[in-house]
Amino acid sequence: MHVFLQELEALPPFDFELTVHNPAGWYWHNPLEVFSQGKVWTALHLSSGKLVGLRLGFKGSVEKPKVSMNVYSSQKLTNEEEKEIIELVVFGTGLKEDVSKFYNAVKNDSVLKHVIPNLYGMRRGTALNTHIFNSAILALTLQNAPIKRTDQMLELIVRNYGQRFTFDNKTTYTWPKPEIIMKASVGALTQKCKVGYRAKYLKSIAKTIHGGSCPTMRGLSLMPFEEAKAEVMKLKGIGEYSAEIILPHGEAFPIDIWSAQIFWKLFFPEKAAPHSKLEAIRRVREEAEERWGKWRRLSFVYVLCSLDNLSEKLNLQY
DNA sequence: GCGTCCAGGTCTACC
DNA sequence: GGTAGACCTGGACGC
Repeated sequence: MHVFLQELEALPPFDFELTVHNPAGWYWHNPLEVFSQGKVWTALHLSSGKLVGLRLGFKGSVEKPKVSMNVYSSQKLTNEEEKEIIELVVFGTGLKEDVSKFYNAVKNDSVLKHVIPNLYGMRRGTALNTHIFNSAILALTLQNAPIKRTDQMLELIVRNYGQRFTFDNKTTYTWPKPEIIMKASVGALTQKCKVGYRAKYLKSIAKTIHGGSCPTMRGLSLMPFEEAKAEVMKLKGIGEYSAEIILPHGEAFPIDIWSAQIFWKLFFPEKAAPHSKLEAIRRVREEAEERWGKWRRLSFVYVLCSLDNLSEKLNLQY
């Protein structure tokens, strides 16, 4: 096993554990990654197809943060592959995001002032994506399902179609490659992963991405938000909510019926929610855009990682 | 037990 | 262009 070591500096403030293992319990890169004693182990395929395992840990402090990275692979990595891994990890952990600008922009916000102190230094944390397939799988499994169902589908997809990899005495899995899902039958996906009608969307998106007709995550991140959203919504099974789950842009605000209820109570505590759930989503979207502008994705993550805290401070029932 | 309902959306047929 | 209705699955609920 070849091991490549790298130390990465982060822009302070940076809290590693909150970023890769946040209070809401969301995974960082992959639902079957391992988190233990302040370190995270996960696996992925590089754009060359090579399989690598990652172990990330933290050094220093929130104000002088450094991330230590060990990369494990059965074949020696090229300089280009090492560079790709560093870029993915820097992007996926938000090491170079200046979160102090966010804190300054929202310092007087009536909601966020209650949540930032407990999450100081947390980044959004995103999957290590070259293509958008991993995020598209997440978006599809979030649709029309309570969280337990989503967890069930995600775990079955990764366990059945991802690649198992043991390194550094830990066993984990990669996300499935698009070509693996593309070649699986609808029947097999439905039976093994219990994804129901989502199977045909998974296959369709896998085929589009494998065929190269969908922009990469980097390509999308360079587009204006609305343009990138329209591009992703061309995929079968991807509507506005799912597109905003997938996109890396700060303006994304992936609100659904459940989270709209939470944000309605935070934004309009004195007003009854409209009868129409879609109308509530529309009003919450407008309010978030006006309040938080380009910081609404980070605000969204901070709020949903603080529901217990907000419930106490704002007498929020959810 | 067993049947019914419905949920962290999206597509499609129909008007 | 607007909008019901259908769609997998499994947990919650009533009986």
